[in-house]
Amino acid sequence: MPEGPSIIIAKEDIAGFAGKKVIDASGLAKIDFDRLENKVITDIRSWGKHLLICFDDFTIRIHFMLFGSYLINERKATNTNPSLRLTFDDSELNFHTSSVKLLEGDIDTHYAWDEDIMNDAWDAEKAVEKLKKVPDKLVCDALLEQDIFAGVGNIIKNEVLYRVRIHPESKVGKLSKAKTHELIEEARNYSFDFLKWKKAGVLKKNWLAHTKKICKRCDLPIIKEYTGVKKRRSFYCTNCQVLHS
DNA sequence: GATAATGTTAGCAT
DNA sequence: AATGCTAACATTAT
Repeated sequence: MPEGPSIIIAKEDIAGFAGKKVIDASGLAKIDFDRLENKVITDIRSWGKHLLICFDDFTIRIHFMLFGSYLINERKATNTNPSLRLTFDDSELNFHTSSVKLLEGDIDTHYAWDEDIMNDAWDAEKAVEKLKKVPDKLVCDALLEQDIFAGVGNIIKNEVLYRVRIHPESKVGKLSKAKTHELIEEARNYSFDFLKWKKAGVLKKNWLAHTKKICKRCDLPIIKEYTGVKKRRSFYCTNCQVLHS
């Protein structure tokens, strides 16, 4: 579930619930469920990896973490309790293994939409400026910063770095201006390929680096290593990807 | 059946 | 006080 493009799919899947009134709300999440009852959903939105169910004066923020899932008019066969269940007069929404929070007031005060890699308002220049402030940060960590690239996750990270031929342990400040722009451009571009391929059920088939053993470009082994302060899996080719240090 | 994985944060230690 | 690291959480495919 977790990366930005998957959240777009979730948003589209539940878009039809806008306008519906919550009859009952329950679940394992530690929120005030009473608050939701008899409230009408005004909008379904997203920011990065956050799925947002908006009401007049507050918003439910759902984060799927690593294992989250949602079911529409369906319940888990395992009979496990959802983090959140929203009941409507003719339908039901179940969110499992999710972090659920209520955000008070106008949702625009909580999010800068131009930080979301999937949003029409995405502002590449803003990302450039933020990267300038962290020259010593490794590229593999920078791409995962939700403050800079909201929605980018580990798969996107690996595929983007492979595509633009940058070694994950390169320092942000060592990239040329052109290379920095290329990186940012591709972060967004691949995210939309991810969306397209996930919808078509061919996401994994199109991976070039992530979980791969052999580089498709040069036939040499793909290195698997936990990199950066975030210590997330990186898959890269030392022959094709340049270390800027 | 053990292991690792698309992620984040609370809480503890320094 | 601010910063940094680890443990914790929870599910599923391999």
